[in-house]
Amino acid sequence: MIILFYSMQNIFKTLRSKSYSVPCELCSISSLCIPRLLNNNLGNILDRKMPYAKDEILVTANIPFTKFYIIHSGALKTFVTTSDNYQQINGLYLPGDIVGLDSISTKKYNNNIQALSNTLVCELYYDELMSLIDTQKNVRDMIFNLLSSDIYNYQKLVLCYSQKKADERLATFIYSLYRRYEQKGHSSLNIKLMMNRADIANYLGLTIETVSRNLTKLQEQNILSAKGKHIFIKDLNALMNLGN
Amino acid sequence: MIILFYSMQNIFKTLRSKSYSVPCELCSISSLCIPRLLNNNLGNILDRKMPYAKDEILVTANIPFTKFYIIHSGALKTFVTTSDNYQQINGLYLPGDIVGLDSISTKKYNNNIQALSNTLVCELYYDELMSLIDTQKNVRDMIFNLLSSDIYNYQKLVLCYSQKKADERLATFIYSLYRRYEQKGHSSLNIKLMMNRADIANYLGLTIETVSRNLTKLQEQNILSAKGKHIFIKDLNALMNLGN
DNA sequence: CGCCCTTTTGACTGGTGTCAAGCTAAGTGG
DNA sequence: CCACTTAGCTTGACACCAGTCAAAAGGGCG
Repeated sequence: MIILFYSMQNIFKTLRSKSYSVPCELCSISSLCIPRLLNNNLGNILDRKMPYAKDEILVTANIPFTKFYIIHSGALKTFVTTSDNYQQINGLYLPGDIVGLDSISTKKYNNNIQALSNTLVCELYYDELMSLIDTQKNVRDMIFNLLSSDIYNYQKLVLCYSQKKADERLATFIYSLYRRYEQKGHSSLNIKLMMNRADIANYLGLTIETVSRNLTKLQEQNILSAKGKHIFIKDLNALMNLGN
Repeated sequence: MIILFYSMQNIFKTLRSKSYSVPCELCSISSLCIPRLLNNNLGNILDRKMPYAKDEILVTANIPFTKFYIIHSGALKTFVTTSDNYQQINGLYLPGDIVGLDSISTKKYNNNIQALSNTLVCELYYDELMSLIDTQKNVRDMIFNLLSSDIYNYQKLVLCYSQKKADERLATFIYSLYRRYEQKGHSSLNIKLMMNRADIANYLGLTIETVSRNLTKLQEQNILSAKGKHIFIKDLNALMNLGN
């Protein structure tokens, strides 16, 4: 609790200096923002733009499921912890993404949710959202699409893992980041990684060393250049083809 | 389980030669059957129990999405084909399972769907199901649960792939088959694999040889015995622990 | 019984993990 | 402003697991 309080203070301080009260009209995810799509219908359903500090835990696994988290800015990761206290990441989320869809069936959070950086999230209560579905057909369709496309994305992720080698996984990962930013209207060959090498390696089922070695390899092949968390894609086609 | 399967095969044989009118009361998946749950509401929405022969293609990828496939008996696999004509399986489905949830968002079938054995499926049209959702709250909740649990299952599959070694993947796979049959009311340590080694290997991201070697290894460890497509689990706890 | 397809087993190679050391960059305190 | 500290990242040497190629064994079906 003390720790939580401390980090809350931190984020308020950080955000204040950068004036965090961004109006939704200026929100980076603009037309893709689920809260905005719901805006006309929701009233008090949505607690908008809750701030979380880097590394802050939003949710610990197995607590009762009450609401989704929709990222306004920053990034989240979801992970499970195995019996031997090993942490396994199974999801990385960017602005515009919704977290918690898997919890509808289990009625509890299946994963821990943690902030990768200082992050603003909109919190959307499940029960109240459901009550909207009966009256608003567009809301219903939107939720179905979100669920279905999540399944589709996981199918693609499974393919990535089950067959691809380390360099192909890394290429797939970086290209998918590019595409996700592009879909949100940020089409740039410069990509800022929100997570460190350890998180990337963990997510891709590799080791830190292998990620590092293959990043070097991609640079030698003139496909991209990497400086810390900054990636510049030099050859988008080559990157795409490598990832298949 | 073997006995049950045998009788199912027998029934199927007789049905193929004569008619397919198996009463739902004899259906193996009984209370978990989605069509039955919808029975009171659906009328002509459901084409019940369409027969498909082993290896028959139900759906080729990219055709427009119209309906879900719910397995009555037998088994299906879904797969994509890469540019170099390589076939990658991304789903294996058993009686009671529903196939096609990922297509809601894309409005087309993302995968090919093929019968692993002679299979009876109930076909459920999406559009007409949707019209039920507005009036039937239990139907709505059921579909949400199906979608959500599919996401949850894929999350677990991703974990399996991203970190586990060959023997652990195989253990996870066999244990998950056991659990899936158990959830459908067939709690038996005897498991009949519907697919060949090549399909298992493909699905697990391994080679046939590695699957075979590790099956031998599991037998040497007295965890199970395997004869062709018949698996007998000798030590369920050991199997579960190995898969984590 | 014999053919063919599937599965198993063996020998070898290569990619990735492991362990260890060195490097870089950012933050801290003097 | 600079030396120090520390965490994160990179590079190297080696071992091991899984892929590849090859051959033998098993199983189903005419």
